[in-house]
Amino acid sequence: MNKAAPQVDDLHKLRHSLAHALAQAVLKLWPGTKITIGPPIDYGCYYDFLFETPISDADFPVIEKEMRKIIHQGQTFRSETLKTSDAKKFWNQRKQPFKVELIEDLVKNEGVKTVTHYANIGPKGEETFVDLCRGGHIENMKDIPADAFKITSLAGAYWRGDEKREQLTRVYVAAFASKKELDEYLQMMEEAKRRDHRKLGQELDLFTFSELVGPGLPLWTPRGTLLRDLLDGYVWELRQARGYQRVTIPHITKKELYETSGHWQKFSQELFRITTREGHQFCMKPMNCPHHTQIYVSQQRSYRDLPQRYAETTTCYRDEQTGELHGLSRVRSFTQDDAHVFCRRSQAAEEILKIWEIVDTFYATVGFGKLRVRLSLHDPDAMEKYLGTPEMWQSAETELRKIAIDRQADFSEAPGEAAFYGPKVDFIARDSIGREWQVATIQLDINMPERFNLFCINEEGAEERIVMIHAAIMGSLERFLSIFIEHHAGLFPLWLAPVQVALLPLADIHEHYAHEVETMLKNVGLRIHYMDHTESLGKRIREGEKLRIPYLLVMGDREATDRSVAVRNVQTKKQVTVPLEQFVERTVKDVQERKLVASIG
RNA sequence: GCCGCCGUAGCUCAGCGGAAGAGCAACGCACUUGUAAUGCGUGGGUCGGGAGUUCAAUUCUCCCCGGCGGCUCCA
Repeated sequence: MNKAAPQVDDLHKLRHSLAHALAQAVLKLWPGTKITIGPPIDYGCYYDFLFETPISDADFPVIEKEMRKIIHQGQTFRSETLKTSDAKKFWNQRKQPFKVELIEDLVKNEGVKTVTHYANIGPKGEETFVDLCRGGHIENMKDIPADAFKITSLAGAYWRGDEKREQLTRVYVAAFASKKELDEYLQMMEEAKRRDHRKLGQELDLFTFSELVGPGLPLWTPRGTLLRDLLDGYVWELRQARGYQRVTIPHITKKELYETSGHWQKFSQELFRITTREGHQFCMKPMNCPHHTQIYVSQQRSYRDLPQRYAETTTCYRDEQTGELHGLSRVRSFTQDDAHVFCRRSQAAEEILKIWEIVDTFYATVGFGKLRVRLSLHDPDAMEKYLGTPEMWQSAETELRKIAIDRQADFSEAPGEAAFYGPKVDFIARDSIGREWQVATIQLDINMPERFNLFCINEEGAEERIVMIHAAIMGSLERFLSIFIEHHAGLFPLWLAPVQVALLPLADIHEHYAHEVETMLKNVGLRIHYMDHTESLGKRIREGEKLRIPYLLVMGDREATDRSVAVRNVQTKKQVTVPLEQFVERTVKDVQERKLVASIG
């Protein structure tokens, strides 16, 4: 008698119900625990507790066992509506202050008179657990597949997300409609772990961290730097074709620059400060736009000189809290492929479209599918977070929306996601295991030009206020590379691979031919790793695979005789023997054309 | 920054009050190899740093540094 698997919309109910089971189990095991809230999430649910004494991973099996008991008992839900005063009394008696606070807030913010509670009913009709809850449960705990959930982790979480309030312990549970889906999810997590850029960065010798240098300060090895330079070179190629010019700025500035821009007031916490020996306040640059404005204002600009398009790949520094740091995704020194276009308002749309083109071309070439587009707008209810007037925002946002519509982009709008100086077009990439990452951004800035008094002299000889467009293609190279490394699991497209071809002569009598091949490949600009014959072929193949070298060329008697190479393609795992000339020709072509997959084998 | 966990050889990890270990890597020797680990040998560690408890600390306690999972934050 197969029970029908829960429907997709039921999954939410299932997870929510499971959170009740979790809380009930925890209270049974540790009766003094204070309970708070437990919502469903993308892959399961969590519940936040304040424990009397800390629990650990070792307690997971005990809790899970208790939860299964609740499921097997087939506990049901019964709702009760209580007057808020009675509800408060109830929770006060049970010494559950967080619940009391939740009710008080409901009264204050929503003016409710009554609140709904759900009780779990055990096999003998007894109440096993009561929670303040809006509802949305399954009928019977039995409907939860007892083998399709797993407590995955513990984490700290602030009560109501407020860092000044109590720190609670969050228990995460992965939960699905079937064991198969749970297993798939756990497998996906394993896969994410396998391709973790921090692990691959070390294995592929791309970057490192040093305790002496400090947290969040990545050091790039020769191979990693090569990868960065190749990607950045490509972005520059796309920009150069569209009239950009490179500029260079110092990495520190007087604080007055950021007082003018507004960054000092808004982000002073995150600035690395420097006091000169004469007592002047400087800081490391956390972004580049204010510096670039000073290049613009260094001359009086005629409308004929516009747009001025400045590009610079340069490192910025932000004093992030240590707990926020994560591999390359969140660092204290990061390199932006930054660009600022200074143009007339009437030129903005065309410039934005050109950048959009660069973004599309770049991401398609480096192996991402179509990007999702998000219009990040201001939050009209929180104007204090932004510079400028509501009218300025309205007009800039209307402009961006029009561009997106004209371009027939499939976009969504996100109020409250704007930068403090203007709305943005954000691009979101989906990686090969389904995760989404915000990558490129185009921002229409109507505020910095006001603050820095940026203008051009127009046809009438009058000063005309200009606008500024901020654009980053990779954004932060560090963050981009973390996504890129994980997306490709270290198997980079041939043109980006730090080492493109490994040479494996079978025995010493093949060295002569192998060196000849080496010289030939080097002469056409390919990056080579020579693996001499002293190790076994099997071992060298293994090494080459681990380093994700796209082509492994084996050369023995057969190849030396007919001047060919035995090619092992690391992406496809296939082997073919091709004439040397043909290998060189096709490989050079693949690199020039920035092919995603090496075409031989 | 906060909560929880962790830090032992270049890497992955065992040991956890009583003379620091394994596998891989490195180095040496032999092997001359046909598509993911040839064999033998050698070197390598103030057990993250400091203080305390103890006859004795890699092991227990505290402080600091660093990492991991979250929270908060993210121009």
